[in-house]
Amino acid sequence: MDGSTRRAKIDDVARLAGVSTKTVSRVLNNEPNVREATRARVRAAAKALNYMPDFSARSLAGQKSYLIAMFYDTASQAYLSQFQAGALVQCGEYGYHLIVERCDVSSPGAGQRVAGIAARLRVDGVILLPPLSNHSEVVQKVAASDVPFVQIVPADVSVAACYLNMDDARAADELTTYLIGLGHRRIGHIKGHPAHGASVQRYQGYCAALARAGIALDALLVNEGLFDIRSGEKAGRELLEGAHPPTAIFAANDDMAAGAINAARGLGLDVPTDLSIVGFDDSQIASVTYPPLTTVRQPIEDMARGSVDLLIEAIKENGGTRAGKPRFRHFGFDLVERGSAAPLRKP
Amino acid sequence: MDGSTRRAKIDDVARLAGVSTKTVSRVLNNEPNVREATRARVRAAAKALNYMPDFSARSLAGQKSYLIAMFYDTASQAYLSQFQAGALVQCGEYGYHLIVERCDVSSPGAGQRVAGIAARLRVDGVILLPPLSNHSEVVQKVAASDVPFVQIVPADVSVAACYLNMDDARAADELTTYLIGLGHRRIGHIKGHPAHGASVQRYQGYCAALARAGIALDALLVNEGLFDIRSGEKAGRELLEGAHPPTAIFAANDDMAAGAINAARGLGLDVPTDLSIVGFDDSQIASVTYPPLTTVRQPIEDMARGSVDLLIEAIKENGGTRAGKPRFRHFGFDLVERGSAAPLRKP
DNA sequence: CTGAAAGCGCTTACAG
DNA sequence: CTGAAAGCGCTTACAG
Repeated sequence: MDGSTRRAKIDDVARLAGVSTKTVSRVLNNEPNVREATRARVRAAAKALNYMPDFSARSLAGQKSYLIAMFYDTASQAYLSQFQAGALVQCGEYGYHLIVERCDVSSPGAGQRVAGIAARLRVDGVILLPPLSNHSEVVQKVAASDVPFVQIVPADVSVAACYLNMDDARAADELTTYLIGLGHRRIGHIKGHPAHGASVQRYQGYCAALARAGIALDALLVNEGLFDIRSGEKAGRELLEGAHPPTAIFAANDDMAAGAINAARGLGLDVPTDLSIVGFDDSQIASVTYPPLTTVRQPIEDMARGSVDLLIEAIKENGGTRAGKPRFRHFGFDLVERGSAAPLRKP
Repeated sequence: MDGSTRRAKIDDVARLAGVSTKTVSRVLNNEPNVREATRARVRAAAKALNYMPDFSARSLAGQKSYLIAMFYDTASQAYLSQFQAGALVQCGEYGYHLIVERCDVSSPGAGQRVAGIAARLRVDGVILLPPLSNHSEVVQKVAASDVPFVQIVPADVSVAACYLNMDDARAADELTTYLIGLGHRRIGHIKGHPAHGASVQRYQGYCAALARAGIALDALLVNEGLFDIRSGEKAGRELLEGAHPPTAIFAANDDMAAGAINAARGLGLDVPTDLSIVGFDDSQIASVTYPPLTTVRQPIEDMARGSVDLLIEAIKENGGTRAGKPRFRHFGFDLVERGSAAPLRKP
């Protein structure tokens, strides 16, 4: 006895509208073959009863759950919350709901876990964020389970039905070229998390820019990070404590660039006078460091929305099975100049 | 024909184990009254068939969906991703899954929307993040819908069945007292988002500390922000451009404190020499600003885990209805000294 | 254009 | 300790 009347079900709507439940179902799912008058009557009845279809029942009986699962592992706070915001907006557009799952790819059986969760939950689609989008076991198991899925910035698109990428290599190239344009020749690079496809692409862009400018790649100027502040600080310090330190550093994301700024400050170096540092992402942190970061803006929210679009298209077109034409979406970028990079100081 | 054999269902397990489906159900749900031998046989059969119970069926037939919905609106990137991380860990412990929803509280009907989603999805529990935890219509509708829910740091706990709080007032008091201890008397405050209970509590702590020290509250030293960097920068600049600017500023979170640092720099002030600034949260940004922020560490991940614990307890105890003894959990804090606050410079 | 029946894969009383 | 039947609230063929 909670005071509220019992929740209306489809039979109640059918009774009130004087039709069969099947007709109610047709109206609610916008199926054809219902007279307009009947349709209106059903809608009115549903409204009068404040009818809300039950997801479990719909999911069990039909082939749509209106559920999308988003799997992630490591993801910077900025990336996760921006991506999730975009995904939620677009899920809302289509009446979908978003289940989030964190999956440790370093522990075995990740593929089974991801595919198992997707199957048990009957989700209509799966979003794989990096590094899961790039984890072959995960991708294969999910692909085998026959649920539509979209890979976010995968390094390898051989299994992909849907994927989404950004011109990471070109953006990294442009950023590096920008540093070269400022006169720098000893340009260090802090690579991103090795499991992320973007890390590889950004590194390649860096190499390409150096090559074009006729600057030999110096392995001592390349270090590895994990996309977080602390690893950026450590990698930056190591680079700067080397025998022939760089005059500029390109960190594969803003968090690591922020860490590198801290490292430089710890060594008594002024940024950008003594050392130029650039990042990648244009996340919030980029405007808070001192000096604020010159970086590349990546349209994370748009990418998230695009990934849901892709999934919905795939779901609609092939009625829930993965087979179907491959789809992808490509996103651009912008170079954002702030204060963390400056012309090479003449010695 | 996807190559994989059709997914096993409970009947398959029952047949292979030579028992009824009811017995399988009992074993899988760890119910009593099954002989150990039978139990083992069922477990073996389930394993052999790689049986995975279907959430929709279980949810429709029974009273548990193993789904928890987390609703949020504005939330800093740091807060969201930390809270979500904690919630996911604890959901995993109990075999639960997390649905995330963003709900704009400024648009009407928020309560209906939240309660409606919870009902349609048949979630077993609801987590209300601020400012939703503090929105009376939302709280009332959710309470009326009879689903267990937990409010995170609500300002008002009159309707609360479960809630969780932190000593925001005491932490703010301690932080302000710390600034007073450094010799500051003109201490500004940038309030947080007005819809968040924490904003009020932190302001009260600030007031209490001033009162205890015999410092009159100066309304011109109090400004409002929205918990984001930009609003902190704006509020900070306004404070500093006043006729009698503060010598120290307590911003109600780190993002706003970072903004205030930018504002100070824009006005040519050195932090902490000319101006001390402290934040709240100890988020990542606190170690990246220059100087790094003196702040208060809030155990966001622990709080998230605690909120799931509370929910699970409520679900277990009263079989899915909200009624039952109220529960709450209280969390502590730590003052974290970094470089953004310094003794008042003698003029 | 509309409906009666069966079924999705589980759990719930109830009976023994 | 175990099971046969009914039912959760929808959608799916199928029939008209």
